[in-house]
Amino acid sequence: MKKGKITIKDVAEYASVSPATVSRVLNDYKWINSEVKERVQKAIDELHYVPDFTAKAMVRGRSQVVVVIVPIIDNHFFTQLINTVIQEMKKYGYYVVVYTTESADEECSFLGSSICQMADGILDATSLKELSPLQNVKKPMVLIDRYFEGNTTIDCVMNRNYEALYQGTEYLIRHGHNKIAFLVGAEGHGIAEERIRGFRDGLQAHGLPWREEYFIQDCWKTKAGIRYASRLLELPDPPTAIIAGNNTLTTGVLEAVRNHGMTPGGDISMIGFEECDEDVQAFARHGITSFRLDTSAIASCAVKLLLNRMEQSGKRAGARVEALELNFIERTSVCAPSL
Amino acid sequence: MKKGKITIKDVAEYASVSPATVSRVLNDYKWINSEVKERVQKAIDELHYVPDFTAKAMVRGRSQVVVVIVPIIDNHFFTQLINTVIQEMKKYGYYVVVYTTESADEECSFLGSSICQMADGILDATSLKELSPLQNVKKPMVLIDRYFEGNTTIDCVMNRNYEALYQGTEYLIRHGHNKIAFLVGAEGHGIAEERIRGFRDGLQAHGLPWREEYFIQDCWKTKAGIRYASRLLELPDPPTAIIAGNNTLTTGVLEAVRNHGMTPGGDISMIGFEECDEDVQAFARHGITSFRLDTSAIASCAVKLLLNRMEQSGKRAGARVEALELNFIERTSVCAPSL
DNA sequence: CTGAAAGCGCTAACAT
DNA sequence: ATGTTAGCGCTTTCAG
Repeated sequence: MKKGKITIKDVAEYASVSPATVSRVLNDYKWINSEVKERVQKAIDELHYVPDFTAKAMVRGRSQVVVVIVPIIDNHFFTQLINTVIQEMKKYGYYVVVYTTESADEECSFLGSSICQMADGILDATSLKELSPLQNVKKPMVLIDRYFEGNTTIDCVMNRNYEALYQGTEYLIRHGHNKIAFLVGAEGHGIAEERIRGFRDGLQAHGLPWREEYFIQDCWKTKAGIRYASRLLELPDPPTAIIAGNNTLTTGVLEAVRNHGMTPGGDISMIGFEECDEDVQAFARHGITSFRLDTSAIASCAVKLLLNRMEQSGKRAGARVEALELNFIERTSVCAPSL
Repeated sequence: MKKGKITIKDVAEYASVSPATVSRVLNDYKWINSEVKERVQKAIDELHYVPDFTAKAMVRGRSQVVVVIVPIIDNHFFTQLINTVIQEMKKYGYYVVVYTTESADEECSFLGSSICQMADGILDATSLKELSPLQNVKKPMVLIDRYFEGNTTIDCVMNRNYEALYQGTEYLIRHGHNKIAFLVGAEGHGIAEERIRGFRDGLQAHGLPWREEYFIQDCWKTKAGIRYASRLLELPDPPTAIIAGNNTLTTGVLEAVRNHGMTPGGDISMIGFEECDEDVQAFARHGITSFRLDTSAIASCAVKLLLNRMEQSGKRAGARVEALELNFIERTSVCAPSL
């Protein structure tokens, strides 16, 4: 064997055909003499020829690579998302570059990097608050689990957060609660706002007042959840039910409730969110009634949208926005308020 | 603006220089007229020029991309690993393709794919049992958390599993135990075997017999851990201490112990493994004495080794094997055996 | 059905 | 200090 790597030329020579023919075999072009085809295949195998990725990508203008961007957060929601994306994309012959962003600025510069330029598409659980930098991206792109008011240009997969909170609030009211607290984080890139809106409208629809002391918006951390839930429980006129705005806060509320010697569904009612498999197990054990996010479904849906976009790249049909149902899992953490 | 994408030629024209000069500015070559440099930079900015990834990679023979291969397992060890790798690699200007393998065969064919051919290096938490297919890979490669007997060719990062188990066994013996059980999985790609060896030698060094009924090797699942630990506890002559072979089994053993109305460090002693942040929190709460894997350290070390290999690619200096210390976290789950 | 040749966008000698 | 030129390895007309 010679020095350098084996190219299509070497294979061609070895099989006594032209490079063009080898290329045709490689991309199984239909009308090739089957005897020639075999000979070429043999050459490929014997020389252990592997087509050059860069050359192929350059000349075809497609790389079979997609980029997934996630914020650098320890929530398993994202890791599960990535897993599903990788496996789904694999089915269609795509490889996945994973990138974690630490800030909006960093994300912007990454979006303008040559790796994004070479990718065929981008899946973005963006950290940006503004839509405009995203609209400059020329690649097919799908936003994951993000809500932008009035977005009509970029494809998007998210959950019916508004509906879920509305429904959850109603559910509590139907069970006789009228002192309902809601704990939520900031920085949800639209999702916190949607959940708050659902809660507010749920109360309003049933004529319940908005009580400032029952609404806490700060951050998504479990520790904060414990602290704020404790504060709620120690109020002179405490709520009879608490809604936790995401999975980590649910864990926090649960912990606070137990620290106070109370039982969810006994002395107090609560509704939570479960976003990962771990949550499901933990919350089921404690009978927490909650909304389940189907992470795999979100990922699959995003992949589907992106593939679709990539096929008909160019056509600028308006943004498709998929809003997935949140599954309401009724367990035992909601009871009638104890008087 | 014209139709197609903007190339280095367009920039050159716009700035009235040659493409070569633009290229020099791009790769900040030292001896360029600063006035020209500015003009070129302005052209780049104004035209929103982004260098073509494929062309650059092709001509330079380097892509700034590395591949990370992990088995498709839900253990957070791997997700944490990937996170660290991405962030570390980012510092050095590398992007990361993540690939999850479902079988050894699939991994082999992936290793021979053109994406691996284009990557500058590979980080592999391999699913392979044999070393030989890996030895055929021509790219710089580092194996993660894998042990291959007699490997002298491929760089490798792993933990001192043998030493940990030896130490743990001794620790129990020093506390007066002589009926020590060990629960471990199969399919550890060398790591199960190393831990078993450490346990065996630990017993032997102190003249304790190997008792078949105290040794269970099946799988790594928590459920199996619960089942087998229960079986151990219900033995006519039960062990006074149990060592769990990894994090999920530790969870299982803990659960079984509690199901039997026992307390770790009270009625029974146990030692576990904590491999992720979640484990640390959960085990700390229950006072589980255990060995801590520093996932980030493993990842960083692997990245370091790989970068090193990539720099001096070509030089076939023998394999470097880094074996990281496992941190023994002494808590309260080990006491003297109750007689 | 197959071969010849042009060129994708860039870098790296080699000139100047 | 900058321009000219020759490819990198592949696909894809265009001829035959």
